[in-house]
This record gives sequence, C-alpha cells and structure tokens, in this order.
Amino acid sequence: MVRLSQIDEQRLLVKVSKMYYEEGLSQDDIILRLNLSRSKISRLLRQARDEGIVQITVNTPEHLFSELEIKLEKLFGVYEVIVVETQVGDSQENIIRELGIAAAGYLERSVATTTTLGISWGSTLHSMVAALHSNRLPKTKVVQIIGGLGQPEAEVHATDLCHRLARSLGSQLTLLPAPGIVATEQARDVLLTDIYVQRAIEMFNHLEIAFVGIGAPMPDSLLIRSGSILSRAELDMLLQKGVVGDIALRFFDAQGQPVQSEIDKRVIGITFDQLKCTRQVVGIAGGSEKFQSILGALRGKLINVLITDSVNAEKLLQ
Amino acid sequence: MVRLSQIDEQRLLVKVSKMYYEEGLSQDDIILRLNLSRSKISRLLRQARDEGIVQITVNTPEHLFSELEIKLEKLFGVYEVIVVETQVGDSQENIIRELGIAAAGYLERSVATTTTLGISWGSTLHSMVAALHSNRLPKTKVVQIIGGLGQPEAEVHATDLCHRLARSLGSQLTLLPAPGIVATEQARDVLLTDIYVQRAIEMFNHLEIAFVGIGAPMPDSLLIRSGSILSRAELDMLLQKGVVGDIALRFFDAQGQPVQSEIDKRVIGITFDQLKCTRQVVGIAGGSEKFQSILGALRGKLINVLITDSVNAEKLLQ
DNA sequence: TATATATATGAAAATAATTTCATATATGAA
DNA sequence: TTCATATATGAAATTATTTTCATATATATA
Repeated sequence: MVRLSQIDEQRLLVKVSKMYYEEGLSQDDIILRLNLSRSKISRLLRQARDEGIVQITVNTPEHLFSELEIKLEKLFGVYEVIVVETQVGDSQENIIRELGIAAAGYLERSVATTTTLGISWGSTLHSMVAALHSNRLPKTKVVQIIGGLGQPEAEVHATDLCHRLARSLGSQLTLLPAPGIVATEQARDVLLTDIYVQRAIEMFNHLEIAFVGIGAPMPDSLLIRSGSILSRAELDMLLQKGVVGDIALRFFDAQGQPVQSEIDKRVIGITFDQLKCTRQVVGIAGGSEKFQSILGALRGKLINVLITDSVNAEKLLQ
Repeated sequence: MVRLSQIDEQRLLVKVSKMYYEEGLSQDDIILRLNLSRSKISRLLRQARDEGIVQITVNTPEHLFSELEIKLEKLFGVYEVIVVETQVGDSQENIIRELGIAAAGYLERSVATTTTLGISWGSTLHSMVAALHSNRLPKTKVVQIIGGLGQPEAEVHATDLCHRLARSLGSQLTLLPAPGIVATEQARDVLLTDIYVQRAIEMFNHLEIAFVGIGAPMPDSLLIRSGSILSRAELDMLLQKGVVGDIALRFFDAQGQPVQSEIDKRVIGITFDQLKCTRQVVGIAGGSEKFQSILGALRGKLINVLITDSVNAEKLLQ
C-alpha cells in the first residue's frame, strides 16, 4: 500500500524471519500479529532467504559423500547416486561387499508392498542379496531379467540369486529358465517358444524397478572366462565396435549407445528398450576396471540410479 | 517398512535435507527421486532440523533490536514491540521524533483500505502524524477518541491532529467535539447529549485499531501544567491511589489495573472496556519518566502493540 | 515362549504456503 | 504536466506440507 523506508523494510524482514524460523509461528500467526497479507509474508520470507538474512545450511557429516552424490545426480540427470567409501587399493571383494550393503539398503527403502522388481545377475548383485534383511513383502514380484550364463553351474547361480531375493522379500518369483546367450539365433527362437520363458519376458514390460550390474568387456571377465559364453574373437569384435560395457548382455559404447551385433540375437534377456520403459533402473558397479562402463551407462541414460564406490565417483565428476 | 542402518538413516537425512533446502526441490520432487512417502520426507526434514543437521539462522543487522523486541513480545504477550534507538541522555524531542517515524511506518503497513482507526492526543502522536507519507485510503475512518484537553488552544491542537491524519490517509473523519475533562459530572452529561459527541462515542465500539499515547502523572506534565485540566490536589489524590500512568485520561496503577475515581465521570473519551474490545491498541511512548507508565500498560494488557525507545525497552526486560 | 507397550508407517484429511491474476500505484520519459 | 512501463499489492486458486488415524512392526517384559 505504501513504500516503507529502507530501515522499516529491513526491520520487517528480520522480524518476520525470526517469527517464522525462530519462534516457529505459522504465516497465519504472523498475519494476526503484524497485519500483513498472506502473500506479503511469503514474499518477505523468500526475500529474506534470497538476501541472506535467513541462512539455511545442511551440515554434512565427514564420512558421507552427499556433495559428490548431488553433483553427479545433476551432471548425469539421474534420480540418485549413492557413493560408498573405498580406498584406491581396495580389493574387489571389499568393494563388492560395500556396494552390496548399500544396494540392499536402497532396495529396502525403495521397494514398496506391491512392486514388480527385475534383477540381473553378477557378483555385485549377489552381494546385495546377501546383505538383505529378511522382510515380509508378499505382494512384490521378483523377475529374473537375464538368463543363466550358459553353463549349468552359472545358471544355478542365477536361479539361486533370484530365489534368495524372493525368499528375503517374501515375493512371488518369476524365473527365466534359459541360458543368457545361446549358440545360434535358431536356438534362441526355440527357447522362446517355452511358456515359462515367454511368461518371464512378458513381465519385462511391466517392471517398476530393475537392479542391474554393469559389465566391463575384459578378457578376464566372467563372461569370457567361462569360455562357452563369449569367445575371444567375439570380444575383439565388440571392442572393435567401441563397446565399453554391458547391462544384462546388451552392449553399449562410450556414449552409452547400444552397439548392435549378431550377438543380440542370441541373447535371452531384457532389451534396452524394455529397460528404458522401467521407471527405475539401478546400476550397481565398482572397481577401477568398471569406470568406462559406468560412465557409458550414465551418458546413455541406461540407468537412473547409480550405486558405486568413491574412487569411481570422484573420477566420474571430471 | 524396514529399519535402516545408522549410516543409511543419516545418509538419507542429509540427502533429503540437501535436496529440499539446497537444491530447492519440493517434497513431491523428492518422492519421485527417492521413493519415499510424503510423510516420511516431512518427518525426515523435521528430524534433520531437530538434530541440527539443518541449521536455520536469521542474521540480525547491528542497528536493529529484533532480539529485544521478540523477548518483550513474549514477556508481555503482545502482538508486536517496536524499539527505536536512543541514547541515555537523548532529548525528549529527539525521542519523540524517532517514535513518531516508527509509529508512522507501523501505521502505514497496518492500516488496510477499510480500517476504522482511533487516535488519542499528545506530542508523540503529533510526531507520528507529522511523519506520515501522504497516502490515499479513502475508505478508512479516523475517530478522535479523547476530547481536546479543556483549553481552547489544546482543543484546536487535538482537532488539528485528527484533521492532519485524516488528510494524510484520505480518511473520513469523526471528531469528538468536547473537552477531555470537564468540571463536573453534570457538565459531562450535558455534553453527552450532543449528537456529534454521541456519534463519535458510538464509534468507539467499532474501532479496529487505536493509536494512543501513554501519560505519566508528573507535576510538570501537560495535564497539570495546563492548569485547568487537573489540579495539583487531584494529581496527589491519584498518586495516592497508586496511579502510574494514563491512556486517554483513564488512569491505571503499576499492575495496569484501572484506578477508579470521580475524575472518570468527568472524562469525555474512550473507556478501558472499549479499548479492550479494540483488536489493536498501539501504545507509543518513550523517555525515562514514562517507564513505570509503559510497564503498567503492558502488565494490564491495556495495549497490545508497543512502540518505545531502546533505553526503556532494555529496562522493561528486567 | 506369549503378551504388552512403544514405535514406525503411508493414505487421506487437514492445514499451510505459494502463485496467479487483476488491479493499483510508483517511476521515468517525453 | 501526460503517458507508458515497471513494480507492488491482496484475494483467490493452486500447490505443498503436516498431521491424523488406522494399522503394522519392533522391542521389552513376564
């Protein structure tokens, strides 16, 4: 109604701020005391924050990486980044255990009573499941999103992982009873006629959250070592095409773009397109050899939640 | 759903706090990113404030007395206290000018388009009116709540004060065309038959805000000096009864309780009961001799907004 | 072990805060 | 001065936050 003098203006700013933030009065309480309109108070409070009369600080405990996490979230536009503490020389085993604990904590707070949850396969995810507290969520559904890795014992392992997870949550379980990669496109087509395989694949379109590892295409990786899965020649072919990593045996380059090859037609598992339709894709990976893979996955927005170690996290920021 | 570990709990607390207070995300935005319920986020934010993870501070500029004001507001349960800076030896003239400026600022922000406003009489209120910026509020009403003080020139002064105020605001004016104190009860009764006096008095019941000075019963006060108003004997009688001050010629003791005397029946002006029905009663007074008067008025809740000087304000706190 | 008590949870209801919008006022240019 | 533009305002509409309430889970006690 009238322009207040400089000092009255500031007096009011301070007074309203103190009433609101220190005395804990509501804006309506302040209206009664100071005869200001609702909007005026709201605007004064904003101005007080803008001008630094009101300062709000969040004290971050030393051992947390909140700063780093938030910077990465902004940089890559993902929902959340969780960083666990590791040292430069830490053993892969230690890193995987820490990642597993963090991922389990994330899973427990993210999965609601009726969630449909997909999970791939790998030592990190295994560590996650091992770290889960037993918990009753009988209406959740667990879906295996990539076949066992071709050798019987690996398949057992994948199946076992899903079983454990389902048992921990009390979920209903949908397995994908097939190898992850088969020898030929024809072999895949035969397997796809299986009613159980079809059921699992159908569910890939309805996942609400997926937990995936991020693979690095190394000669000594499990993929290659287990021999029958990917040959050395195939690996070289992929590297030739610029592959830096995979999620559930779908390969991508440094920009996170899918790298097409005949291998795709031999894979039994979720596709990138299906993953992109999943609201939350949680990538869990750590260790120095995974750096390029993680970076690619983030760039291509193949994942929207990342759980990784502090060494990788720091590097990602550059 | 599940109990998080100590570190996860803290991680979440810090993360939610940073998203909310530093990134400026709404709680709904955070729901989307972190899969938490609305209530959970609200509770986490409260916890973070309670635990000091989030700290909110209001920086008070040196020259303001916000701390002091808020303490006094709490101590006496009033809507607002405004303190203007004065030094111990300051002249009464200076104090009055500062009070007037502050009171004018208060009036300008408190008076809305349709307010009915009462005003008493005195040098401090005069100073307030002098400090008003011209301002168009044609629907407001100004009401004189205490008669002129008995001598023709004083009556002119009171009338003039109201005229100026009404002109400044563009208000409709209701004068109280009578002395403040008359010689006898009979004289008062005669004056009360006047239609204009009746009109003014009728409005005392519908005031939304009243601006009043607070008088001190001193031998050299205007009241006594002007001779015909209060005799020295009457003053002594009042002091005998414990009077420490007056508002619009209604006298009160150290506890702010009305002090009855035959003088009441000779006063033409607002009563304490009518003042108590007025939502806002703004008392404006300063200077060392007013200390007991102000204290009494506050104790008796005769006013609910106080504008005073810093020397008195500091003393009131004790 | 069973039972009682305390604590934690999310959906919905209630409360609180912000923004929009129409209008009014101030400020500057001609 | 007169007009144009920028700024400020409060009521209402919208949006956001907190609290309540019913239920579920954990913890302590017998």
